[in-house]
Amino acid sequence: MTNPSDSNASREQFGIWLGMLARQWRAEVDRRLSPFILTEARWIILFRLSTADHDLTQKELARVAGVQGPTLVRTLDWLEEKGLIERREVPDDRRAKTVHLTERAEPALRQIQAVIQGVRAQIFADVSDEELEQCLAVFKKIGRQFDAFAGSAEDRDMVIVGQGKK
Amino acid sequence: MTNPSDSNASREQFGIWLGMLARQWRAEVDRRLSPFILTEARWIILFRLSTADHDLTQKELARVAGVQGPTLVRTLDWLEEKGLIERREVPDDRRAKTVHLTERAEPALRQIQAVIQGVRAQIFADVSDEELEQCLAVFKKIGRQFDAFAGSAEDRDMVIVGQGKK
DNA sequence: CAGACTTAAATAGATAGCTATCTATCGTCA
DNA sequence: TGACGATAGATAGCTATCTATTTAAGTCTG
Repeated sequence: MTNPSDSNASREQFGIWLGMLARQWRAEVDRRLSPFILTEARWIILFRLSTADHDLTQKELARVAGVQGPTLVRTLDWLEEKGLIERREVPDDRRAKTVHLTERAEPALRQIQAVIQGVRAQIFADVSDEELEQCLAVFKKIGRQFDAFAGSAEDRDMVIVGQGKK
Repeated sequence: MTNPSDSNASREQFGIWLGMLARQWRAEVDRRLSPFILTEARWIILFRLSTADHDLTQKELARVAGVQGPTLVRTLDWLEEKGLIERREVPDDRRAKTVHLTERAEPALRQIQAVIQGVRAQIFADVSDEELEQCLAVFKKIGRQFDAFAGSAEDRDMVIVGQGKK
């Protein structure tokens, strides 16, 4: 009931809200994309490709899309099968492949943009630009902390390995 | 480059950020919970049970946890198998079951609270209480919109069914 | 009160994410 | 230059989620 306990409540709820909203968001987008055979996960990849300022390797694409390599591989397999993207070998490095939108993907992307726009219009109905900016600023701060974890995770592992080794 | 386009960019990014953060959050919690065999999804159920003000049926629990029925069923199956919860039949309605924490669950819950607290402390390091409150306020506005969707989805279906029917 | 909706939980099958591991290639340095 | 560690992508298998459907029980109505 006191103020400090309220702020604790906010902290307690935050992660749970994050998960709930993300799931509801995905569900709504998926529902509206269903006529296009696409899902949110697949659309995000196309979107990232369409807004990239240079050819992306799978590794780079995974990073900007915020997923792990194996997750991307499966999504790309599907998109490639449907003829929406293609993988090209990189001459300098035969391990790597760059990913490219096909011509077929372009019109689909435009249609889909409009659908997603529709979701956003309804979802953000009560939210001002300013509130959204503030929220996004918090997201970015939190994102940086997670990145810091990722960076230090290796160190932590090393320590454990160091201790564990005979 | 102009301000309006910046705000569009915020709107474009929001959903993607939401998904990324939710996944990173879950991954970090799961990593720290791994010594306890629990995962975030399972912990959330225990947490909701521990903070409920009355006995919850599966349907009610699914609602407050923000997941669909079938998702909850599988989580409950696991938790029940591990002896952390039990399902009890409701005398008045033989279709329904209420869900209860067992004694075994209580100490585990306390330990886990501390772990989750640790995640929060690091993740929110750069975020003030006020920022967090604002963010949560936006979450709730957005959540209401999704609820409105869910409510109107039935109507929408009815309309479609109505049109489709001979 | 009998049949027709409705509702609670369970089941089936799909998608998307993860970690761990494998294979092929690249780079480095003894 | 040849062996070893690092890197890019692919594969396998697990968890969590969803929608659609099934089963059983409750409710309503002619």
